[in-house]
Amino acid sequence: VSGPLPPAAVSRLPRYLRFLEGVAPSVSVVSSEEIAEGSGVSAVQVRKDLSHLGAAGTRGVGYDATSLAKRIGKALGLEDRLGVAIVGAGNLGSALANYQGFEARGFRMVAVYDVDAKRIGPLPNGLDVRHIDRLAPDATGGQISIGIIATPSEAAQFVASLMVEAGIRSILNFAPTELRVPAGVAVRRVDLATELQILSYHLAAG
Amino acid sequence: VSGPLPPAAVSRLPRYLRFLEGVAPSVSVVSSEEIAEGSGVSAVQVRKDLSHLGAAGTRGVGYDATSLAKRIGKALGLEDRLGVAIVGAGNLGSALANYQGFEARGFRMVAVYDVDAKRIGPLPNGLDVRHIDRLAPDATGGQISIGIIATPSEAAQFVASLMVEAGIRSILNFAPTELRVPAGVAVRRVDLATELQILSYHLAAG
DNA sequence: TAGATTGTTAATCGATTAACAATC
DNA sequence: TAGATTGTTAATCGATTAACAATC
Repeated sequence: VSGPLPPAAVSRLPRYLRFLEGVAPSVSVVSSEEIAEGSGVSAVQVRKDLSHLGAAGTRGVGYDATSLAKRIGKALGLEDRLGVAIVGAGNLGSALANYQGFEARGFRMVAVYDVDAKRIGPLPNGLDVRHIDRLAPDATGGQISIGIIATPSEAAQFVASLMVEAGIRSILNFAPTELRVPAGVAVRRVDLATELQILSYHLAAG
Repeated sequence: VSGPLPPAAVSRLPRYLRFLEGVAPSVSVVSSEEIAEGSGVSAVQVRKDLSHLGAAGTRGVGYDATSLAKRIGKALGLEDRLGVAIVGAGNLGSALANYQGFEARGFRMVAVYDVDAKRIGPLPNGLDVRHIDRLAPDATGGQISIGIIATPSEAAQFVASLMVEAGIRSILNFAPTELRVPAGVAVRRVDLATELQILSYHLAAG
């Protein structure tokens, strides 16, 4: 009974998953109320979202934490440890490369890519910085599923096109730029200054 | 006629603003169609969002880029160059401290704060890393409007409470943690691994 | 059986889109 | 006046919440 999930549900599933991974295996059964509490969402919302995965709980009891986590992971396609490449080895790119959370939450970091020869070589954590020319060969056979753009704005569109060319179909863009990509390529954008501007509004408007 | 803006409109205004700042002053008048094109939103959506600011365009002509940018900036409360503090001088915190975009888009970086004495001192770009104990004194008189949490997850709640204590009422949280804050404090969260997991779903579901 | 909690169906709410009137 | 484009009102759509039936 699991058709396509509503976008809003998809964006909340990772939060539930994170909560579940935090409690299991010390706790075996959790209620929607507890999941809600732990992820800042209402309990009804949690149940509604989880119901899209097909019945996953036991009435009168709750959800088995471990099997629910597996189920969410499966729905999100996290079983395969998708390969992730970062383009741009500047401050942000390096910080992302050092971030433990990607590996911890189901991804496989492939390498960082840059145009600048001076930046090429291994990072302190062992991850390689390689020349951008190696992106396409490294991506063959679907070895890179997700590309992260951490370059200056001016380079973002060029890098995006390179990624698409290399067969990458999901892009996370940290440059504050509208990317043009063909249909079928998913782009998400994290715009840091925009986040501050939204907070600014809340201060101004009360 | 400008009551409170719908949240969805608030989150799009920064994108319009960025586009406008990119074209003005070389272009003086833009249509909703052009703004839409430049910010990846439909033209009707643009007009609807802008109408919340009160009539800002000229029928048959379009919007004056400069005055519209001012108007959006005013609505978002960007006129005052709000002070921003980063807590956590690790990889991510340092990358954020070096990021040009915050100053470029209307904010004033105050300093970075950390518990670790070894990290204290000026960064390459001139911004200070100070001991966390200095956060509260530095924040007096509203000198710090927005706090950015770039610490490990374990420290996030502690830092958030410290910020609230210091009178900071807007928090941008990069730690994948649910923060407990009193009513009246706005929290936005940027969860990097969650972004990848959402992209993963798109790959899995097609 | 009684208590607890899920999962579904219906109601409400808000956001997006469509249609069109206003006006430069 | 005719063409262009805004801004508003109404219609549609989707997401959230409420109510409740199902069932452990």
